[in-house]
Amino acid sequence: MLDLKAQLKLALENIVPPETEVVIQDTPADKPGDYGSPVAFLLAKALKQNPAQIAKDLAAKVILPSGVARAEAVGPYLNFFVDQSAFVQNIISSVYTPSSKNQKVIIEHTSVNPNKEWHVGHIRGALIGDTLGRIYRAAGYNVEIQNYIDDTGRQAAESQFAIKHYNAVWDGKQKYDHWLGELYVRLHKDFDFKKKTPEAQALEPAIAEVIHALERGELRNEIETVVKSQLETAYSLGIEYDLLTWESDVVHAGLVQQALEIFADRLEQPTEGKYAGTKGVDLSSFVPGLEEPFKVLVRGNGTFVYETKDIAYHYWKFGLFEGLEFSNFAKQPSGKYLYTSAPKGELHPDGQSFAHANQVINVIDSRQWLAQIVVKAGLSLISDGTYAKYHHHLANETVLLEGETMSGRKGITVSADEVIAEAIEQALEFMKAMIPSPANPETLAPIVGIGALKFTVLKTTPERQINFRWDTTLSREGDTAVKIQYAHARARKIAREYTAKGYSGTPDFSSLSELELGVLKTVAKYSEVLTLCTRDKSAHPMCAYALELAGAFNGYYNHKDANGKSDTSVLHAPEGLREARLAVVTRVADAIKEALGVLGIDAPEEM
RNA sequence: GCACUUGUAGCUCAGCUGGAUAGAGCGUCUGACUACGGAUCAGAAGGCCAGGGGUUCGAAUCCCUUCAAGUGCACCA
Repeated sequence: MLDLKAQLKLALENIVPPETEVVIQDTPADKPGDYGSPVAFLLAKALKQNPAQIAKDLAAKVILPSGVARAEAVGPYLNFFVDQSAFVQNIISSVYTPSSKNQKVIIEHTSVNPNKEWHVGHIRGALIGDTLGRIYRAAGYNVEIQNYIDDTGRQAAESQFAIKHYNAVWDGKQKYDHWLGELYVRLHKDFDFKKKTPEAQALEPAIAEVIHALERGELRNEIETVVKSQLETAYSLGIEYDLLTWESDVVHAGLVQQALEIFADRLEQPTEGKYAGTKGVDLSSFVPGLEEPFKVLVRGNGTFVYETKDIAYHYWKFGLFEGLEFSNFAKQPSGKYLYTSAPKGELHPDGQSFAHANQVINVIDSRQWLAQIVVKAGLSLISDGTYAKYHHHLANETVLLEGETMSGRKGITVSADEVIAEAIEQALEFMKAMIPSPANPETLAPIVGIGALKFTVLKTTPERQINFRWDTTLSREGDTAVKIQYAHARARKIAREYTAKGYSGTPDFSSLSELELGVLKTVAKYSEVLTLCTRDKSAHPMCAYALELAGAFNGYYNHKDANGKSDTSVLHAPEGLREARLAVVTRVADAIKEALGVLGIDAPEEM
């Protein structure tokens, strides 16, 4: 019954010409019926008939699925009326359980260079990726979350070089990634690498040596220290991973060589011009009008550019070959283990199995767009090109800081840890101002504060650039997680009171009204919203839905009759109606908790 | 220059595989039972959906075009 609209769609498809696209939508609030379809418009032309007449004919002809009382033409629309009592009981007694999709989705997110602390921009990508993982799991997919560690890159090298250059020693007090980030900023303040000043150029040989050391894996412990420190930030947001994949492992395990064996002969090898001696791909079929459509993958000296490693990594993600070995990296706060690729590990640590994706989603900010096109081009070279179809770059836009572009190099950022601490602190102050002595502020403040932060970041579509502002991003007013958490707590309170008063009785669902039906219709939308989220690969429809649920419940809770008297009280209702309303309220609370859960936001029982 | 993303109420945003009168929050203005929790709710005001053209029975949604903002176009990562 949770998919009543799908059943209505099928019922109509049975009586209209094949290939007619049947749409079932919610009827506007002031129109008769619960669900409706504009399908008559589509048929009007072919049948050369008035759509209103067609709608009437369809209403007479359609075989209604159980739970639907009748069909009626409303002008050119064909509207359906649910059997209220059956609908209510069905929603109350059913829980959404997804069918297994037998599909493995690998979501890569975070992938922050291991040389500094996270800033607010990183929070966005990580939250989008984490939430998308929850959404796909909720929808019945097998999900693997990977965090790529670019441990052989320029940024990692510069920070490690800065430690030596300044003879810096970590005192163990400051969070390690912050300490390292400060050295990185200091290095760039002292030397202008972009302008290639003589002083900066003089450091290049030493930095190159660090890069080589990183490539040989000699600084693995140092990088692990940064990664562990960064993971603390993720954990404080409730974000966990399944696997860390290290770039140096991708290289050492021979993944690039294996990839080359598969696609080398499909690469172009210019024999003249500036690219003579290199190998690469022509991007013109992916991005028309590029000034320079040729992309080098193998340099003239035989070494690989970054994107080549990424292509190899993606061949591996899709299970084209094995090669990476793994080990157990850490126990995460939830108790779930985090694994890592490792130079000397095993193929299946603790029986775990990685890669072999059916679908790959990379949550990487939009500035990496071209690099992701190169990966897609690499995937299109092999097999019949279908792998490229299952590679999705979820290009989230960047986060501005009070309207300004952030820069990790220049230190124009706000650290994620600072934002998280502030979100919790503000929630605590707010709570104390409202309730003189709140019950358990220390546990509640993170739930409310981080919930507000997460919701604010997630409710906007990923492709829109957002602006971080201290005064609005942590807000708990209006369309925020707090309203949703509050609605949930309020509903739970009613159930607790019911028990405390020692009530009992048999629910009489026939005594319920349109009001309860309306609330439960919102509950019934859950699976539809989940599908929308996976289709669009975005969490923001779930945010809107959670708000809609809270709004539906709060509206119901506060509803008044024509005389201005509350007419939806549970506890003051006569036995029978009382139990039926309690069942509705409990079902709504469950739905709110479920929706928030998919967003990674806790729903406290009381607040 | 070329490409990608964005442009909807005073502000921040939904709605975009075309469908019924374009929806929320903030802000402004009115209100709400002698509160099953007022961190709530009901109502009012506020829109040539950036501009122009096209397709369609029907366009915020699709196509073309102009304008504005952001981003990207290395044998860097």
